[in-house]
Order: sequence, then structure tokens, then C-alpha cells
Amino acid sequence: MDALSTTFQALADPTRRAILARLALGETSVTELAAPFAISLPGISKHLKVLEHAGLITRSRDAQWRPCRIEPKALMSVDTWLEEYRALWNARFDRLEDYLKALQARPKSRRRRK
Amino acid sequence: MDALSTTFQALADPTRRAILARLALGETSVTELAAPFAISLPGISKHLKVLEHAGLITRSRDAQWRPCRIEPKALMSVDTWLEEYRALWNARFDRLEDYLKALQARPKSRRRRK
DNA sequence: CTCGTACTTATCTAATCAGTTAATTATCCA
DNA sequence: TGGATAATTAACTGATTAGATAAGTACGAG
Repeated sequence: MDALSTTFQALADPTRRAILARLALGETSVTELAAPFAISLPGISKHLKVLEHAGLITRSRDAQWRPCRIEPKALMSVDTWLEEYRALWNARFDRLEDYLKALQARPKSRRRRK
Repeated sequence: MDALSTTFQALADPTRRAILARLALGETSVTELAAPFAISLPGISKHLKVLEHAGLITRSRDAQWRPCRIEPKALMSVDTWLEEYRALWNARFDRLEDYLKALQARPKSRRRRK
């Protein structure tokens, strides 16, 4: 599977995105990451493996803890992918802007009540 | 399933992303979309259904053709989601920038050869 | 009113996935 | 050394998915 597909796949799960959101605040342990969820620890462990495999996090070791850290690179590649499409909604917005400007410049019907 | 998960799920496939890339150039028919792929037409039809369900495309009807059009809204929501994390890599970049500036301001060792 | 074109729906299969419990590994501390 | 704590691996289950083929629907042209 290609890298971008793996990344999107990893992001396609609310638990994993919540884990990322937590990790955006700073490095933390697996147990602490698991706390907010009604999911067994092995379940969380699996999610972390998916995130790690996608390059979204890295894991180190501190005694018996395995602190997780968010890894921006994979998210940056999503951002880069999106870049191709941003023109799309900017274009639409521009057209809307033009339309609104045109509307203001020469209104076909002067706004009367309502 | 929540909207964002559905969107990411839909994007987690290279065929579907290629279809989106094609649609970014403009509306087109299913057969034309299918042409570049070694996948049966029903297979493509399924992919389109996934994209449509994720709000990434819309489909209309023109005689026996079902032209597909890219729908920026869903991509915008990905962009919005990413926004929370952009600070992350900007922060890291800033730190790097600071480091580089500091390095340039007061170099601990004047660069001699190499 | 059939024929061809464009596409979808139905059904099946093999693979992957999210979740579970039970067992295992690794490290610290007394 | 022998717990206690932190986390992983193993093995299983039910659900979903990407792909296929075969059959069906919708429309226009002649």
C-alpha cells in the first residue's frame, strides 16, 4: 500500500484522530492515551501500531513506559496532497466573489423593501 | 460513521484519489473515468459510490451518461481538520529557524575547511 | 420497438480490520 | 528474587471492503 493511502487509512478512525489530538498537546504514555476510551488496552496498542506504521507517531522507551509522540511529517504530506485541490475551492470562491462584486456594481433591480 | 472518518476512508485508496485528480480537471462520464484503470466498470461504479457517499463528488444525469463532478466541501473539511495540526510543524520549523539564526549569530566554531 | 451504449445492482470471494480475552515480555522496586 | 506495573503479542470473531462476473435498468437512435 502506498504511503498516502496508509496515512488516510490511519486517519479514518475517530479513536486514532482523538489520540493524535491528545498527542498534539505533548508526548504521553499508552495507558494515559487509553484512559478516555472504552476500549481495551490491546485495542489501543493496535491503534498505536497503525498510527506508527503510517508515520503519524513515533514511540520511544522510558523504563516500562512507551511514550508516544506525534510526527508531523505524515500530516504534512496530507497537506501537500490537499494543495492540488485548494485551487478548486479558491476558484469557486473567486467566482462567487466576482458574482457578488458584479451584483453590487450594477444591480439589475434596485433593492426595494425585503 | 462520522463524516470525517468517511471522508478519510474514501481518500485511503489510490484509485479513488486518481479519480478525484481527474475530476479536478472537470466533469466527466463514468466510462471515461474508468478508462485509465485495470478495474471492471462495476468496480469503478463502487468507487464512485464511496466518493459520493463521502460527499467528495456529486453525480447528475445527461441522457445515458452520469457525469461526475468533484465537490470541494468535503476536502475543505479535511483542510479545516488539518488546521489544528499546522501549528505543530510550524512550531518545529520555527524552532529550527531559531536554531539556524542562533547558529549564524554566534558560531561556536568558525567554519574552517569542510 | 428493438438494438447498442452507459451504467448499476446482485451475488460471491478473499482479505483486511476493529474489537475482544488470555498469555507473554520488560522494567522497576522492595 | 518475586511481585507489581506497563505494554505487547497471539488467537479468535464479526463486520467491512475491493475486486470479480452476471444480470438488469435507462436512454437515444434508427
